Amino acid sequence: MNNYTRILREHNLKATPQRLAMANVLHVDGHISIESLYAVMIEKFTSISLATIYKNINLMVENSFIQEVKIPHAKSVYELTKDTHSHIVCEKCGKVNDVSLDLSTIIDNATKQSNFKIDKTDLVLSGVCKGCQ
Amino acid sequence: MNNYTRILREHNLKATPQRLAMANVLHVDGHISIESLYAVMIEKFTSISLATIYKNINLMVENSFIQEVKIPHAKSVYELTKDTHSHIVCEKCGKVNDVSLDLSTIIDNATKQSNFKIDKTDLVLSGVCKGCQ
DNA sequence: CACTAAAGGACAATAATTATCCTTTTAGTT
DNA sequence: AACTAAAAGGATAATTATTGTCCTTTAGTG
Repeated sequence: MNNYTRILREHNLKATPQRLAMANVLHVDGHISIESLYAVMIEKFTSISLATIYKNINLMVENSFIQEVKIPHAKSVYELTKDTHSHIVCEKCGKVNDVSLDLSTIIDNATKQSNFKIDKTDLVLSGVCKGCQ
Repeated sequence: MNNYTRILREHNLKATPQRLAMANVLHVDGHISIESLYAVMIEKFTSISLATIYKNINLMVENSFIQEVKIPHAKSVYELTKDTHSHIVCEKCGKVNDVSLDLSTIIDNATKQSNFKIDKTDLVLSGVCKGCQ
């Protein structure tokens, strides 16, 4: 049993060929939009339905196998769930990368300011990547 | 000429009654979704078209009079453009608040890590507000 | 291998957003 | 204040995005 079969099952998701392929695409691509994912998937599964993509994306998000990343002025992308991290997106080419940043002091600060009990951060930095400068 | 008339024109937007009302709603409410905005607007302009709301929102975003804030697991909200700031959203009641946080060291850190030229940050903290705890 | 719940595919239905077209209004300019 | 061009508003059609339905197939378990 390959790796993603096990991980899918740990998230209460049956390991269908379509889902395994989705997991692999997400693994290789890192961050992908619905439409791009569909474009890639239809290569392997010529008769896959867009509804299947949506249904799986939604189930996978509900079961925390993947996460949605909302990008300013662009469509959302999805990624395999990993340790907490932030994102940086290139305004020219659109590429999304992970960055590992310590936000603990920011959270402390925000807690004092707001009196919220904070349990999650979503940080997206925007700029121009090395290649596009 | 009232305040928002002037500010709208500074953003190359004609100051129509509908737009002035939108500006006031945004001012009073702080952060509002398209559907909520439409619900409020239709009280004052019983025959306003939803298309007008969309057209104005888009124009106002393009001309930097307002900004979109993407909220995890919820619809986007819009706010009048202000100095750079972050947001904190209550997972229970959905209320969105501004927080003023210094992200400069975070940006330095991310710059080193990514080699991006960073020019914008979008940070949304999630948690439970005082009232909902 | 047999059984049951779940998943896939085709496609209809909804929801969200944008485009079109024609009338009215704004913001200058006489 | 009237005149005009460009823009905006409203109605509604069209498009795009997403979800639901129904029936067939498959995964996973015993």
